[in-house]
Amino acid sequence: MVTDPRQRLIASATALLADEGVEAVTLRRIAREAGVSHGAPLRHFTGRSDLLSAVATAGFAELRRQSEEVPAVTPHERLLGTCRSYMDFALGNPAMFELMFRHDLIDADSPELSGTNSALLDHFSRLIGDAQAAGWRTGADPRVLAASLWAALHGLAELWLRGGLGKALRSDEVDAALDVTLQTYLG
Amino acid sequence: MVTDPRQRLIASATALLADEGVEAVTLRRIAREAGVSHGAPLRHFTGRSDLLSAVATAGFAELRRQSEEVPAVTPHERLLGTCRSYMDFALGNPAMFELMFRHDLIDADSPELSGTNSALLDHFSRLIGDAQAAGWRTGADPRVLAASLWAALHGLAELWLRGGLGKALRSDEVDAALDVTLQTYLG
DNA sequence: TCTCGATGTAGACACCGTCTACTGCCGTTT
DNA sequence: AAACGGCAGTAGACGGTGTCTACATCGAGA
Repeated sequence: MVTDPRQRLIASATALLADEGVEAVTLRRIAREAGVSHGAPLRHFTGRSDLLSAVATAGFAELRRQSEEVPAVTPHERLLGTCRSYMDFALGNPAMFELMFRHDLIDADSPELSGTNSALLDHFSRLIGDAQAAGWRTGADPRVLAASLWAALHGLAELWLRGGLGKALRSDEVDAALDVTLQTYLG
Repeated sequence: MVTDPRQRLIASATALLADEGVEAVTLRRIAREAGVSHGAPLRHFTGRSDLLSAVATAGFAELRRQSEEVPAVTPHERLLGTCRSYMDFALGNPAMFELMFRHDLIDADSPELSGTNSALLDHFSRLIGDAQAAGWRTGADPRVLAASLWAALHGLAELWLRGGLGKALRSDEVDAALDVTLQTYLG
């Protein structure tokens, strides 16, 4: 049982997020869910975006964790596995994924969150650098290539989860689209 | 001078959107901007999402218009130009672009909007089909390939406009990332 | 025992979207 | 000319929201 009130509020918010989506995660709903009065959360967070930032930070940590337990032998395999794990995370935690990139809801410049996106980019850059050292796509700037590849994955997730491809493409066609993307980048 | 009240409200909303972003486009602000009472918009739209859907519809029409005036000779050139025009639109109209894919704000299933995303995908599919007929990347399902390519562009725009790459990448590195994406897909 | 900080409460305020009752006004019909 | 009906707009209310402030409680350290 969690006793730290800050942690308790984050847990309530996370549960609410997964159950009912981003819209439902209001300060007052979180408070109600946690069994406290509507003003209590402001004793522990400076505002809504501060609380949601804490939730999103946990999301980024989990994304990172999942991407690091990908089994792989070659650098190329590790890069491919990380790409797939990124999509798996997005499709498996749609509300959390949405929150993590809704900079109108979180405070992306906060000390806890300011580094996460750069860290993600750096993570991809390192994997790409390793794959390049093994002979793949040498010559390209790994940082720029990482941004391009990450964006391709991110766009597919975003377009699938949000309106974009929802009605226009069947579910298995989206899997196929991911395969095409990975094939295009990773040969 | 526009007299149709519906058109007047859409114009006010569009101006507000460009000036102050998605957050500012509330029914009451739109009404104030248009010089009417706070309840007036509901005489012409069933709700906020209905009005914003009309704004987004105009956005999709403008995106389509801009993509069609791309000068090109070969199918390959036309495809490349359309990709660049998509990014130009996103970076040139960030608030509108955001609104167009915020399905929590618009009613993506409305009669006016339900077809736009499919139409966009079809547009890309057709361009890709033409390029394939000219020998490029034959064999791949044009529909799936279109989704993959569109998503790559979309993700780059989204990641750049929203939090993602904002602090992690310089502006010219984003241009470079677009070049890498186009290079990767279009050779 | 007293004090003080951490925690929580309750009410207020200004927004928001939406609903409803009411008011003009203008063209058409009778 | 008079009556009508629908279109456009108004004004107030309701419940919801984030945030602020004044107040209460309670436990650990001086």
